[in-house]
Amino acid sequence: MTNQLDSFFSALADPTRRAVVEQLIQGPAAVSALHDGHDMALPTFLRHLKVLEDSGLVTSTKKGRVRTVEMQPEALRAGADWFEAHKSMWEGRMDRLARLADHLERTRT
Amino acid sequence: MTNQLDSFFSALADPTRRAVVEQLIQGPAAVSALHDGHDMALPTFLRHLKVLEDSGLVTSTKKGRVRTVEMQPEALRAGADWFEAHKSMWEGRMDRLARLADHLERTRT
DNA sequence: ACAATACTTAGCTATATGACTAACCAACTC
DNA sequence: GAGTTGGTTAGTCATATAGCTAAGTATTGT
Repeated sequence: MTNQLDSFFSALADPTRRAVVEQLIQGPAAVSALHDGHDMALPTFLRHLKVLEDSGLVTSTKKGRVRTVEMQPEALRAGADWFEAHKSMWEGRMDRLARLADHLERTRT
Repeated sequence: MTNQLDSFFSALADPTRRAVVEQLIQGPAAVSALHDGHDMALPTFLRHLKVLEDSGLVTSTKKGRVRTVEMQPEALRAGADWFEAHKSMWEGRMDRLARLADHLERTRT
């Protein structure tokens, strides 16, 4: 029952982590580059990165002493798909209601 | 900085709450009807509903002793929009990279 | 009026989350 | 090889979250 969507949504439920995702859309970046501009201690920031990585939204590799973090765009797709699925369910229902209203209107005599 | 998206995403970061959203897409329902099939104490379940309501995803009204809960579809839209915005940023970047690659290819002589 | 129904409130517990400091290791740079 | 840079580990703390039981309130049904 506990879906992978859990970790996905909770990864995005934090402004710092959403900001990181937005930065990474511009392209991969080193940990310290990502950290710049976020007013928090590095270890704290690193835990945010770990949450993102555990959720599958990003991956990272270390070369020398520099760790580079990269977006995993397919992961974003998974979330977008969830919304699409539910939005369309909703819209389907709206259509049915509209048809019903229309029917009632026409048979109102 | 702390966006309304925080409460929105964290509301969806729980399987029970996503299930409730999915049920509610079929139409409004009473608290006890929603509770059926969720193996947890009612007070616990009520707190999930409160989280959903605080996030703006659902609204509820009480008539007599029955509280009826209803989806707020515009809220789902807000989330879908976030994904769309970021997906398209990503795709924009891919396009630019593709054009760059193309350019490099053509000027390779 | 009494009982049953449909929540609601209060209070507890355990675990998770987000923040910090301090100390550490590994790899460049001079 | 000594210092600096880039990241990591360990440990603490405060608050939030998700669950429970027990008891309460307010309608509705008989």
